[in-house]
Amino acid sequence: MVRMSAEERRESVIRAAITEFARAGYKGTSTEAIARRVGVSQPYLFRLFPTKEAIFLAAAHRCLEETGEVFRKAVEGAPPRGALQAMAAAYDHLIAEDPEKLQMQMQIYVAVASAEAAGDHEFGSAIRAAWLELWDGANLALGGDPKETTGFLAKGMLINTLVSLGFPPDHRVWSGF
Amino acid sequence: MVRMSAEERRESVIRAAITEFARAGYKGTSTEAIARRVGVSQPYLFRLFPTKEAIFLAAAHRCLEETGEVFRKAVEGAPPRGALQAMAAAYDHLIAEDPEKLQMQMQIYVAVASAEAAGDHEFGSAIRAAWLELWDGANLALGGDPKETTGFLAKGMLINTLVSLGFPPDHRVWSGF
DNA sequence: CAGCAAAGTTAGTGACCAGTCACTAAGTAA
DNA sequence: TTACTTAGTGACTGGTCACTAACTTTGCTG
Repeated sequence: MVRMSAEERRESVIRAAITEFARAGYKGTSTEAIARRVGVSQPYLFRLFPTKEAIFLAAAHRCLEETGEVFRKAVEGAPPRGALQAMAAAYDHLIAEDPEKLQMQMQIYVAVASAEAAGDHEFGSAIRAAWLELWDGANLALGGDPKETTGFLAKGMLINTLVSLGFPPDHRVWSGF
Repeated sequence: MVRMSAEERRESVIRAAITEFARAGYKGTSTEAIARRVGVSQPYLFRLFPTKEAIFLAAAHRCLEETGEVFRKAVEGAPPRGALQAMAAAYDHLIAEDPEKLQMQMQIYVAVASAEAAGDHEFGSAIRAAWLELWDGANLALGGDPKETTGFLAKGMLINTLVSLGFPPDHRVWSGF
């Protein structure tokens, strides 16, 4: 048995939670499954986080944060006026390299809708704020043209959809990219 | 108590299921909730459909079918070369008029991913086939240019996302459309 | 109106699941 | 060594849920 500090454990819980929630969604993931992946007992999760929802929120926040980081890194190493291409290439890279991140995004979006429908507006607010940072980041990198930002993010969302649906890379639905 | 033919009841179950599944997703929706909305006892659902999954599949299929119908109707009443604008306007119309349909779509996409991850490939196949019909329909209406089709569907998927996230209509994330 | 099929119900079951509780073990500072 | 903190566990609980079985009601038809 490996002992870690609570902070380190929380970190591994977030990683495990992203994997599990991306696969099966909020309702479809048991805290047992997350605990098994982390390698601790299920009750111990509730020492590290107050509720299952708090685990999901932490995982969601991390996922959006890391996606923003992907864009930022891409723009950093790109020629001037090459931001669009660089970000698009970086997102494309995720399809094969980190589809988990794309599927977690989808799970976040539907989780917000469900929470909102259930009368919980706190969760939605938090996620909207995180997503807005993504939007603003992209918008800034694209010279502040909302039309371009919309077009770019739209393609990203279609990519998320096609990945979720499981269309293979050589399928004709990918031919328009 | 209103008695209906099994076929009529199945129809009302599908309508109710779309509403409930759109709100809370596959795992988050109880058959109890669907039955309550239909106005029958919960066990009776299992006379009309073999499993909960079968109800979801029927609802999903109907949702995609109806979305295709929205596009078809829009193109029908549009001037030549005006297909793109007409379909875009028709989809825009759904944001305010039938957001349920957009949210159900999102639920379908993540449900496919979950089923696939759980080893069930039948469900994914069925949905991919239905979605492909949508893609082909749009592609045909847009003159067979995959780039244009991708651009159009991409914006649709971004709309789905923004609706799920609950951004109000006057928010700047909508400014690029 | 008898009888029958189809529409519908009530009662129940086994499985699962988020969260609690009382406890043990391993470190640490004096 | 003693007093204290922190990491972690096993056993349990109240509740939910998909699905089954056995029964009742209702409209139709010869």
